[in-house]
Amino acid sequence: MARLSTQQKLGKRVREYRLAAELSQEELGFMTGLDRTYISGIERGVRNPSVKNVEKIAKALKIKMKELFRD
Amino acid sequence: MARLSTQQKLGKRVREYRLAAELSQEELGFMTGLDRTYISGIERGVRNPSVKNVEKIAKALKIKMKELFRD
DNA sequence: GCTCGATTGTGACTTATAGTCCGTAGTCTC
DNA sequence: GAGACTACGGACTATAAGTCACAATCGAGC
Repeated sequence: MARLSTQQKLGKRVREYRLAAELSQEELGFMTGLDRTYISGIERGVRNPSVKNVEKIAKALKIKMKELFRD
Repeated sequence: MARLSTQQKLGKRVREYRLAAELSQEELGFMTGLDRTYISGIERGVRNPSVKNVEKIAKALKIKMKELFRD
């Protein structure tokens, strides 16, 4: 299958860390101040979030930004 | 002085790598398809770029995304 | 000192898209 | 079949993307 885009890889990472933290999309949405459907879009790789919003997610998941961008 | 924001740290990293590659903002702008003044805004930390645009910059600078987000 | 060329900073602005808010439908598990 | 969760769509608002004109800065050379 085709190589994953950066957005798709980011989405996978977010989902991995969110599930590891045992959070629902709605809970993560509440913690970050972002909409639940938006979190869903990021995880599916169809959204192109800004750095600030990626940062909010990283903070909520208690990880560093770079963790969300590793290969 | 106050702690740097994530945007400001990102800007510093971009500038560091750009200068290391001996590129002007205009040259980097051309390579990424982004406007010179937009690159300037990112480096100064006043822009909040999307993941896609950060990716363009990383590619032009021949580095990984996570390099731009390390501490 | 001054000029010039190259580079970068900055405010203002329009257009594109990020992000929200409402809903419906589908998949689980109990 | 009720409850929790998620995918997805449409319509709307907030903000990033992208461009421009001009000011400012910095060296090199005169």
